[in-house]
Amino acid sequence: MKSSKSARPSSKVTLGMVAEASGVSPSTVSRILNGTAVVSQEKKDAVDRAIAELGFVPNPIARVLAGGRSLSVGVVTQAIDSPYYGVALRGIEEVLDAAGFVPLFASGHWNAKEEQRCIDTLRSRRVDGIIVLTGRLSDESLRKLAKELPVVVTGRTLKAPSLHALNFNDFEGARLATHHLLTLGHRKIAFIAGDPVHPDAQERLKGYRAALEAAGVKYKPALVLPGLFHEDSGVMAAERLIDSREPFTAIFAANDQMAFGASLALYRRGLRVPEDVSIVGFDDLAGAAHAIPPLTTIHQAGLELGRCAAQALLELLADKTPTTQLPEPRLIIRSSTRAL
Amino acid sequence: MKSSKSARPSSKVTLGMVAEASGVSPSTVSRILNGTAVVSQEKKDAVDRAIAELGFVPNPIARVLAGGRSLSVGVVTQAIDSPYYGVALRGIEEVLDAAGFVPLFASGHWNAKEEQRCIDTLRSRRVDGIIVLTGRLSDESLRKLAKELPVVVTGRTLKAPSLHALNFNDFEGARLATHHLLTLGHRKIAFIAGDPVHPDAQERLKGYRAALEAAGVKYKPALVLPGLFHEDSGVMAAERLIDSREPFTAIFAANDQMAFGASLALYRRGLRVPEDVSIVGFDDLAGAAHAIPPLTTIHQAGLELGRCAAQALLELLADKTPTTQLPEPRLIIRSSTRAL
DNA sequence: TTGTAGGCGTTATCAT
DNA sequence: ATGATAACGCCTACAA
Repeated sequence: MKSSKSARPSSKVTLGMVAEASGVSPSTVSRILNGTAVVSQEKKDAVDRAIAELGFVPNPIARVLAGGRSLSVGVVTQAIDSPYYGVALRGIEEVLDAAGFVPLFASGHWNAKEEQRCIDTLRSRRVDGIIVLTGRLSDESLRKLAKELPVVVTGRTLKAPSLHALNFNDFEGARLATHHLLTLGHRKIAFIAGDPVHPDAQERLKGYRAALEAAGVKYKPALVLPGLFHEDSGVMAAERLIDSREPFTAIFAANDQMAFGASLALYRRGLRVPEDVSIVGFDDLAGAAHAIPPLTTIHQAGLELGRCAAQALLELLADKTPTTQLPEPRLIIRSSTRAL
Repeated sequence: MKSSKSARPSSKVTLGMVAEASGVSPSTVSRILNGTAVVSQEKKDAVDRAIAELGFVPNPIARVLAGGRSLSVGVVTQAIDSPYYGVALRGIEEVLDAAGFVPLFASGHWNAKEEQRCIDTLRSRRVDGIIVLTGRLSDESLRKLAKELPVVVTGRTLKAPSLHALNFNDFEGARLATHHLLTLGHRKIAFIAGDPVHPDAQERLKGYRAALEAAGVKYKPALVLPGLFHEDSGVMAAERLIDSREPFTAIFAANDQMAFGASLALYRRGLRVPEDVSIVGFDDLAGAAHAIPPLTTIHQAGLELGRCAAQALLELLADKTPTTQLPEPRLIIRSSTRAL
């Protein structure tokens, strides 16, 4: 019958106390904790026992100050409540947690200055590595950052030591979406573009054009509307399209949010989806499956993105070369598209 | 012409170096930094200059270890990608940031054990205070926690020293929603309830019943369907309702997500909103305004919630007694409801 | 293999 | 008002 007071992870049991309780030196305890050096099994057992008995929990703060790892990684996202990146954060949190790491989130709000500030804060907090979800930072700054600590970026293609870039195949996704519409017999396919400062937006436009071209359908500038990736820009784009009297039977929006907006505009103008016009989005947000009608879209796996990013960073941290790649885009056919 | 190398927030300029450069002791620099004691203007100027010149940035890690504040606060949310709490996080981040604090987010996934783990982690990271967004932790644990450091909880009514509880008036919100429907002439109003383990869910049910009663409309158990706060449970509830052949002309869902789900089910069964049935939700999620049709709902100000919580914690941290209260629920009339 | 000593960058406690 | 000096809890040479 053990009478161990058992581990109350509370109070301030220090490494030193563990050392004393187990009759070894603090360094030995530290070594055991970090696997820094070989220690005799005998002492190791004694220490492990003491740790359990006392309910010792290492103080991460002290650990960092002393030059060890913080077991935390910084995550620069753009908005903590982003419908797309939000699930990526969840993925990051998930794999980091499983590895004993803690994420520190900071929002850059699509502003290079703010992003830099986030990074500075994160570094002052001594994170072991940083994940940057897209954003507006220059590749240059990222490269420089990677000289200081491991970095994983998404939404870019760039190579550098200690830097892993995860890039989704936007071009192919857009091609797929457009091709789907083409297959259904649509020829007058409008495209609601994303903010052109995003490389993603440009790629998606290219994919749209490529699909058109491959099908021998002439590209019509009048059918591509500017958008800003949010719902309102989607409704405005659709309204403008309708008002232009340029004939169209389908809309491909560069992201789901704009697709939602466009659907709403159509609804208000008395046009039915998919009876009158087909719509396909891009991202496969959580809401897409429950939209009315459920939205056909390109699945972009935010969750996967987060998991991969975290995985890659963990590998970098372990001095391995990440091999992780994002899954290829998939078309999810729901109810917003139909044959002409 | 100043030739100051100017502040590169980089490298390791220490407080000690600032002290030396300005000819004062480290303690004095620390005092100036923290406003811990009065310092002569003369020295203050010298130190400020040195700080600017050297680009000194205090090391938060060392600061904490030495017993100072970490200028960070822990936030236990339930899912980092929650559509509702997500915007609350944004609000928290916003006001914390303005005050020079950094939020540390952790997700409890509606699981008391996990929440407790989050709290332990957060505490080991030496946060100055903790915000708990609803969750399943016992009031008891929260009270105990508040003895250790300032705590702000949402979704509860409980009083304790160094603990501030922010509670939304769910009852009134539900009453408002139901009353709206009643006003439009509806009498057969179905209610899709939330998970009964949430006090919020219970309050909303009460509000629904109270409104009915006040209008002299008999409460019919057959019109209240169980739900779990997510979209799928909304579609299932609506399907069950339709299949039950119990007549109804309106649905009040205990949250927007279930309202979306119910709308979808209605759509699939060929019932139109609001022509055939009116729907009102609860929360006013970001997507509600762009749903089809735009959803009439109760605005629950996630953003406000976050801001208030952070504000309250800041006050607690400053040894003040928070007075912050959440705004009263507001009915947002959009296009999913219409007169019978 | 193990222990000792010094230091990480700050703040707090005493003095002065 | 200001300055030494001792922690804070851990890690990492260096020594044994």
